[in-house]
Amino acid sequence: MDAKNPLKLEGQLCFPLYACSKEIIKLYKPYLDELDLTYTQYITMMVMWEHNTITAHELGEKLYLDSGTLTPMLKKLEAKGLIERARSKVDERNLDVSITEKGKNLREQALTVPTRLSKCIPLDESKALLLYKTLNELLDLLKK
Amino acid sequence: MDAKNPLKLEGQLCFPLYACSKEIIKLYKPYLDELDLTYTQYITMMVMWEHNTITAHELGEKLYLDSGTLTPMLKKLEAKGLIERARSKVDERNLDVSITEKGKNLREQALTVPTRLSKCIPLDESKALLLYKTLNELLDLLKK
DNA sequence: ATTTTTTTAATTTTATACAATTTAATTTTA
DNA sequence: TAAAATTAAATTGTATAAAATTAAAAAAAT
Repeated sequence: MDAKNPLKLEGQLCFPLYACSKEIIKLYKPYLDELDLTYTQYITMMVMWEHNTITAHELGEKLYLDSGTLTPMLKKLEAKGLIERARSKVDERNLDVSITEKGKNLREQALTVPTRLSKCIPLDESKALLLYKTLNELLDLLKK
Repeated sequence: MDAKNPLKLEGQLCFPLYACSKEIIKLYKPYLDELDLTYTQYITMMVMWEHNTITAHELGEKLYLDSGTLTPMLKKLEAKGLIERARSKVDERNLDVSITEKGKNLREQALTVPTRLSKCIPLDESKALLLYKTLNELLDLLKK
């Protein structure tokens, strides 16, 4: 990307990706503090609000996380009473993760987060949409 | 961004950003293993190759990292003999970080990393460039 | 049917990250 | 100048992350 100095920090795609990701996650903090959720717990709950029950394996595929991260984090969400963990009756290797009533109720409070957060991101609609599309495309291609 | 379900995982900008960042950092692993560097150590060395000497504070600003992350990581780079840490003579609150000869020599080996990595990113040149520009712009705006 | 292979969650180890606090040095202010 | 405020690195505590290993269950192969 930069012929003169290939090792320039700003010249590589990954660094702004890495830094933007971290900075935006920081922007979530005040809103997620209201819900007593970390960012990782929040994206997990987003999946739970959509699916109600899902295996830990499928959750990991959706969130791009493995059991080393998921196991302790799911235990924390269970300790808060937002989800329940139980071995699958069908296949005991699998862990079924289910949302509780308390977890479902939290969704109401979370509904305002995306809009409030998007107001903190200083990009006009068209650029944000293009960025969003390109990143999802890249993510899809990386999956293969 | 998604009027019907604002809490859909794929509907928020931050998630693909977060996931892409992690997945691309994973792609670096085999190349950085050759250098015995983690990704965080690699981006730190990129700054050192450009500056030779810099304060920990300035390093933190460039890398978007604070002392809680930098202090232990810089000690590891020092233990590998790639950098040296010393209190600034001018202002003893500051920590001067300097690259060693061994650190400078590592640059030769690192030179091939960016090209090899970019071949692992399945995006055509124009899209990658646009993505890169938008992210740097966003990062700049977030700084304020 | 038994052995082998595969799959999955959990565990272990190492390395980030960040918020909050502490400590020391410097600067500003009264 | 002496006290107060600011700055910077280090420390502490909590929470990811990922690689490698382990253990149990299920599927595949012979």
